Amino acid sequence: MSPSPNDQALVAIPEPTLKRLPYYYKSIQGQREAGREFVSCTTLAEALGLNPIQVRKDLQATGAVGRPKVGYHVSTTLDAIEECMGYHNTKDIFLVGAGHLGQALLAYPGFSEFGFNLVAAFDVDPTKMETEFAGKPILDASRLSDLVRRMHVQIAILAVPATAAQAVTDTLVRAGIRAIWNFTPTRLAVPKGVLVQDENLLASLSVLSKQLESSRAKSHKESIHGEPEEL
Amino acid sequence: MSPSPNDQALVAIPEPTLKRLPYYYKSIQGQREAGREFVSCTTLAEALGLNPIQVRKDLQATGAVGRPKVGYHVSTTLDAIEECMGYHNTKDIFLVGAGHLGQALLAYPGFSEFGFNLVAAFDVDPTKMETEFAGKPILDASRLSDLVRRMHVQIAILAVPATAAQAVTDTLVRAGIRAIWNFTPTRLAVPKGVLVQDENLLASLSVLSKQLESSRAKSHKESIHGEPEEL
DNA sequence: GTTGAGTCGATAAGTTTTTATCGATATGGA
DNA sequence: TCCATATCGATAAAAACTTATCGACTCAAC
Repeated sequence: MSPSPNDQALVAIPEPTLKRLPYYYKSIQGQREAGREFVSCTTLAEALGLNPIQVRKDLQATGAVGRPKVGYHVSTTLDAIEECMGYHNTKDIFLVGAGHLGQALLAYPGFSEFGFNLVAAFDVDPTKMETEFAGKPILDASRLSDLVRRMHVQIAILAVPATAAQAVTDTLVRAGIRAIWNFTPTRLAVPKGVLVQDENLLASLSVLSKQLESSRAKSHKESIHGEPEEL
Repeated sequence: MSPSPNDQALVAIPEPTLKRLPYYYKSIQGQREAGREFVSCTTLAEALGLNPIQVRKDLQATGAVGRPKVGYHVSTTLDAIEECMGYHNTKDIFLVGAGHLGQALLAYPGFSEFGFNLVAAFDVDPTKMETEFAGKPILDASRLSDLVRRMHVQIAILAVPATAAQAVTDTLVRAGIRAIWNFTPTRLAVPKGVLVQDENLLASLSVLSKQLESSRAKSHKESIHGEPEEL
């Protein structure tokens, strides 16, 4: 099949790039507020501690175009990122599990900036039900399925105990959810077509700690062998 | 430099592998509790929705050895992962920023399982200072630097507002911190030798939402062009 | 003008990570 | 005992991602 001209949006952007785009967005916003009209890869890379070439490739993926010797037009590029990431069209989200983590997410003010609307939370705890937190209603989990269906909510945040993770997932999937942001340490089984983004906090911390250990061992070894550390 | 025989621990394990190890650990633990003595890559992969070959490679990286036709010995393999990830030796951690997210982390009970000890939190809010949350003390942020130094704490969790992120980081670095688990949407500038693990929640959510959009566009296109979806 | 330096865009090389292939080994049943 | 099968380990191929190279373009200074 030969790709048609407007296939750009369908050419999948690499996930590492997608993860960096919000950083570019924020940084360029800062430049705009500072009154700058253009920004170069070099500048961006410097500010974010990244490789300039990588920045250029990432921006290319959004469709943004730059001018030699000048850089990227701030507003145009912001638009390109917004368009690419879909910050414009609002997406409703349900939160399942209103424990400590869930409440932290409920209180988080930044969702709207990226086009998200955290509509409501669901929990099985009777003392929490039909209350509000940070202006968002906490509803009875038994209503979850029905409301997902009726409101056509596509994205859910899973912040329940690990033991309930798969069961809740099954409910969500049956109700027609399309994407799950998974804060439990469980790997969820979902049918093809349902997306899962894992946010395993303990795993991340473990990685950090392991890398710390390795770097220590390495520098120790280097000092023994008399090899200088890189600059 | 020719690698010496016991360099295995120094051969860096790929980060993607490190991120998967906690899942293997948890899954194998489950197998142990179910009374099984051996577990195969195939089984593990099935349970976690991964590629069996990948599982085998990952386990190899930990030093675990399996037996053909039998699989990996559950207890031995768990030990290998524990040893590899350093779950045994306890690591003290400071939390900086006791807002909603910080409190959620304070209340999180799972740290100790992986060898972490969240010692204390720090905040600038006078109403929070010298109080406790989930049994952990919340201290005056002005004492942070001194305590990092005196207690030789190497890992810090950064859960402060974005505006304060770099300043707090600088303080931590000067006090001798070695690794930062960064929950702010800021990319931190740190000197070489200091590790940063970014946990940009909005970025993750954005990625999920973008992928959702793409997959929708793709399946729509497929249906137009009459191409069958894969099974 | 002309020159020089900074930057983009495209292509290519390099690295890392994932997936595949294949022989070797252990188990259980004929 | 011998064979079929499941699984490991090692090596190789493929894919994804990052980094490098180079020509072209634009602005600014001379």
